[in-house]
Amino acid sequence: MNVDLQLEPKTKRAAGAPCCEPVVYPDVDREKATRLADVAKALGDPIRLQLVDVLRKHAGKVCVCELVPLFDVSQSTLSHHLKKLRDAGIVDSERQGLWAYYYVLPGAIDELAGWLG
Amino acid sequence: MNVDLQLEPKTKRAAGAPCCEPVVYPDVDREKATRLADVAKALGDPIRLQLVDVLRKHAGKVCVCELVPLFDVSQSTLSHHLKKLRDAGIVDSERQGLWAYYYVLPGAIDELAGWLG
DNA sequence: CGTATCTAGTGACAGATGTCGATGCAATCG
DNA sequence: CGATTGCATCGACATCTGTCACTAGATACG
Repeated sequence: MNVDLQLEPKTKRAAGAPCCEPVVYPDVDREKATRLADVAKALGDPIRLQLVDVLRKHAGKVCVCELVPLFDVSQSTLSHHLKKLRDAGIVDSERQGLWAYYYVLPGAIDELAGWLG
Repeated sequence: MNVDLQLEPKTKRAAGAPCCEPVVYPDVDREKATRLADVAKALGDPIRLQLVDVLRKHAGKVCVCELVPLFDVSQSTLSHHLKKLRDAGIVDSERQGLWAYYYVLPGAIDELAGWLG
């Protein structure tokens, strides 16, 4: 999708004034950008964002059976959202008998928070 | 897509152990979640995330003609990404003659950073 | 005035996403 | 064992998204 950023002097330019000083340097490379964007994308849905909010505020492990009634979507849809969050490394789950408990893995969120900071 | 969260006691439960303490309270309502998710979604693409990174680090207004050569996508694609960022309230632009200069509006990002904080 | 340049917008298209109902599967209960 | 419960997965479907080539507008140059 993309490459590492590098500054390349423009060749075409109107004869008159220069458009701007050509000093634009990035310091987030493609890999880090992809990682951060994946986390941001996972948070880019109101339901998933509220899920993470609930899990963070609870500061423990929350049963899926507690989460489902909080949202106006089907159980399968919620499970799909939880899987997205798992795939992004934002949460993880643990089964205990018949129930599944979800909790936040702070690492992924912290990196994004650090960049936004 | 969603509603305000409210705790609703579950009715079905296996006869045995309760699944968990029914105290899950959210404190991000639907509106705020939607707002935060929109910003996160806008950052959920590596190119857009790097664009914001460059604009933030530059701490000024950057010409589009400087941004285009930094990425391996066509000019129209980059313009599309910039529009997404504008629509999300993350950046704004200003024309000066033939050129367009983009800059970051810190508000939207700050709210997300605050929530992640 | 005619031409070149920069940026935004359009249309098209393949692939991803959010949603649901139905199904599968493991574990628990009776 | 058979029935039930909680969660994940599957298939389907409409919508959204990222990308490109092309075009349109505006501005500057000669």
